Amino acid sequence: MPMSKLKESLDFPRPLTTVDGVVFAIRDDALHVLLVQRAAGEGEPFPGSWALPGGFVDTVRDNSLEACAIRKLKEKTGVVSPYLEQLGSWGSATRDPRGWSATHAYFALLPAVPTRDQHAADAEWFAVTAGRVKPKLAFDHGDILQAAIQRLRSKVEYTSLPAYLMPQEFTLPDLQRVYEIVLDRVLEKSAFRARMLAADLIEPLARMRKGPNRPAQLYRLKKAKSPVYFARTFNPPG
Amino acid sequence: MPMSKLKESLDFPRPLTTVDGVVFAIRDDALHVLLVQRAAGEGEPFPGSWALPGGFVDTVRDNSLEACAIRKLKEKTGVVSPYLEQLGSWGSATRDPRGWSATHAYFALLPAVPTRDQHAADAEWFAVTAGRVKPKLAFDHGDILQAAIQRLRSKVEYTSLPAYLMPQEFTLPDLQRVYEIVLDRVLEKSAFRARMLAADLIEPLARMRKGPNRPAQLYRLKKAKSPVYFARTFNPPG
DNA sequence: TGAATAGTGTCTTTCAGACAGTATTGG
DNA sequence: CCAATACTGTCTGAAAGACACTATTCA
Repeated sequence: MPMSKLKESLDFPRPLTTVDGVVFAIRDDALHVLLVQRAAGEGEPFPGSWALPGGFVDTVRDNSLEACAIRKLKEKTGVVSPYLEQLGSWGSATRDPRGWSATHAYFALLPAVPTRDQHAADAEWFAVTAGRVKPKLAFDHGDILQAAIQRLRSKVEYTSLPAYLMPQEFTLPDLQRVYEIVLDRVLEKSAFRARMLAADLIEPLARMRKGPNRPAQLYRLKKAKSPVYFARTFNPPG
Repeated sequence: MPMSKLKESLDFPRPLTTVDGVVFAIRDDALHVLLVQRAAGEGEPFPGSWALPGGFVDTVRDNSLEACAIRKLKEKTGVVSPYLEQLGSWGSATRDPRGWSATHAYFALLPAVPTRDQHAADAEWFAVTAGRVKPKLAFDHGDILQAAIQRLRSKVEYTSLPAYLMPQEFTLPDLQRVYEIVLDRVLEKSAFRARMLAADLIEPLARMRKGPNRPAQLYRLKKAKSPVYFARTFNPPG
């Protein structure tokens, strides 16, 4: 058997390659993340544990990592085009009992959905409280979720990312509430409004949201807006 | 042959798994990146092209992706513990002619080194001018380099990352110069100094840097400092 | 003394924080 | 009218920009 340098490289045992998604949405006034329960089949790692939705890259069906992430998301949630961003990759000899494995983690934001669910039967939304989720997750998915929450929090300080968590029509108090939910602290109303309106991110609709009190202006996202970066963070608590 | 769900998953054809590094340093008053020239062996993709240093994950020697990145860096540059951060991953069916491949890209900052080189013979420093490097790179390494430059620029706006590009001892004008090189625009001296001194990032030494004019205070990084995040960016040019 | 670079001070601008005050609905 | 929430205005403070000014060296 010839051992050219090339042959050697390609003969390396190859790590398992997977993609996982951290899908966030606001439900019932709290940040939630979508998890799936692992099958209990023979030889399955972490049977019955909750895990991030994901799976093996399929070199036939998936043309790229992102395509794979989109496919997995669609299979698990039925959602087509949410905000999707790469979070990072986690790879080691020990993270999967089946062998050396590397996962590519993506991070998705879904608009708030009405209480009727649109996710698959084996998937469930879990509230993120105090930066954690109740069940212990399979693999190193707890670490990945931690990183995703941190990234979300950090970006919310200085970007318009929460806009992707909003339904099509929303009011400025709604949007502020979502910022506050993610950051877990209250923000100043007037500064918040000034920043959002200056960002050229949203546009008012002709209609108002009626309620038991003064109606609020409805807005929607401007078309095809990628996230806006602000020059300052909201003043951190310290 | 039994085809349990598990068996099916593990029987997926596995993508090639590699790690690549984007190594930055300041040399001759300009941002440089370290590239290696690809071998010209038979069947080698992109023979003779310049590429980012990297290679296949070795499931025996490498316990994790980061360990692999550190090993590759050491092999190519001889450097042990620079600033290392994951940049992202790139994977697709077409990026490597040898098959479906995914690379995990890391991003490293080296302190400015004296002109005598410490890199391997087949590696060379290339100046980054106008956000580009002269040679056309192998694979999608041009894209990866672009992303790395963008990440570096973006972070330099609001973090103390350039501190990792400095030699052990440096003056505030030196540090400002490095910020200016990376951002490719001049900064205000007094605002820059105020920000850096307020960041509790550096400490003065007893000595001064002598020159043909007024001596400058020498500083060094405080011990074990992870990067500092500022609450504002430097005011962007627009 | 003058050139050159290091470093400080001062005024202005910008924008967030605080918070009071006004507006508009339903009951 | 009152409660409740939407929205605006005004003052203050922190930090950056602009830029002039002083400080310290060598030639």
